Amino acid sequence: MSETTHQLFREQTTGKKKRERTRSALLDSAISVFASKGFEATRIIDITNHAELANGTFYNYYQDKDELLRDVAVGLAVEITGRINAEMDGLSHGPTRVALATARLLRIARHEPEWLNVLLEGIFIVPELQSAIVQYLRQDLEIGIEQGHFTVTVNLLLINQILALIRAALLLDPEMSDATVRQTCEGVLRLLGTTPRRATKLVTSVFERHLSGET
Amino acid sequence: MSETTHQLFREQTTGKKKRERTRSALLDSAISVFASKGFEATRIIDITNHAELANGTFYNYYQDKDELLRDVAVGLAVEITGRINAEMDGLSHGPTRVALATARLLRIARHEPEWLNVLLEGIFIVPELQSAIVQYLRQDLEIGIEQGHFTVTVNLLLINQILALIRAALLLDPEMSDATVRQTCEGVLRLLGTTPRRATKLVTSVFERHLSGET
DNA sequence: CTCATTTATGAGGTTTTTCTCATTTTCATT
DNA sequence: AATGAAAATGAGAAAAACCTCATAAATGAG
Repeated sequence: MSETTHQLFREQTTGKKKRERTRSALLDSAISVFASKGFEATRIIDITNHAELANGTFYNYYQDKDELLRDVAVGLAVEITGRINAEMDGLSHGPTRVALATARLLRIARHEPEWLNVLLEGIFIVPELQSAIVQYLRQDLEIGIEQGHFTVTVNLLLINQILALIRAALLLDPEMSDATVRQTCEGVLRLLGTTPRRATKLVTSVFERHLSGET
Repeated sequence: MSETTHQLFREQTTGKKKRERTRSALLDSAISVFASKGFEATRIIDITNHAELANGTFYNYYQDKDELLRDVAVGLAVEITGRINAEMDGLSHGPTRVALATARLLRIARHEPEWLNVLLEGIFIVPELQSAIVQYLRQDLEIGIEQGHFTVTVNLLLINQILALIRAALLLDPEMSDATVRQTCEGVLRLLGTTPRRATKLVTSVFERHLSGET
């Protein structure tokens, strides 16, 4: 095993039966390896090595890489949307919700650089995940539209454009500097029809009110 | 070989020596196969089969897939930028240039769905190509900024955001309907700081003036 | 048309990755 | 501690992909 980061799944299963603990080890290792080599280039043995298991052990749990990716991506989606939701409680202003959700997502990527990477790969390979994310995003967009703040019709292309901006940020600056986070949030708002001036103001206020006490 | 589309490289080498013709066959086949299976998943034999050549023939021309991708992507970049440039002659209004270039690019993708796909994969694997595209885009952005039409600072993230919107369009609607092209052009302009209203007007006028007589 | 040169071929050797399963080890219950 | 069940192991068979090279075919200059 190399340097240990997250342990997302391990944490959820300490104390549980061995079967669950080993499965978690595979899931956590898969995140690391998928993120560093990419899903396609990953070999089963890369994952089992990372988890300090024999290659044969993999087949006690999954048929193939795809099955594992599904589990990983769904787990990440649950964790990440859970965290973001927790922060958005009570916010009713559409644009603020969108800006905050975007910023929070990217901030999570700063601390757990591997997660977003793998989640985004998963979105395009695991169909069920795609539709879950779409629904999730759509909600906040509708709120902003009802309030007259967004000039846009919600369709699949729009959702993908937003995801594409997030992906671009991750690709170009995996460290996820504040500058990158801000530019991405503003980009998303602009795409939705917010004027540049308002977008800048909004993002600044979101940073001050909701994201000041963080690394 | 499956159904024949483009023949971009073949066309450029009919009459030339056999070596060039075979190389072109490999390049054209590579486009088809890369586009349909993705670069990573493509096997050498997929390409030689498509070109109706023996697998050994590949190694008379290239060391590996990467070398082939470089040739393919550079060739596509030359062809595509050449076509777009030809249409932009004399246009001095920055936003119009950006909108037209975007629309033209996507229209090319409509007729040759494989090209943009492979070009975009190439951009992230062939470094020389990346910098070429960046320079190319940067020019038009600077024009628009000097004219006071864009509210934006040109950096690498911005360039990648624009590319990301184009990729999103290709991913979601490879047929590249007019609706998709328009929404993408408007998205790019919004990202650059054009107001939604102006973006819509601009794109409409570009469609009328420059893109009316096409399929 | 001839023939030296260039190019194409594909069988098979090599390497890489997958996947199985008989055996060993660990677990957790009594 | 004993014991049966559950899990892990890793050697090696099987499959997939790569790449070489001796031979065959095609080319095109004269």
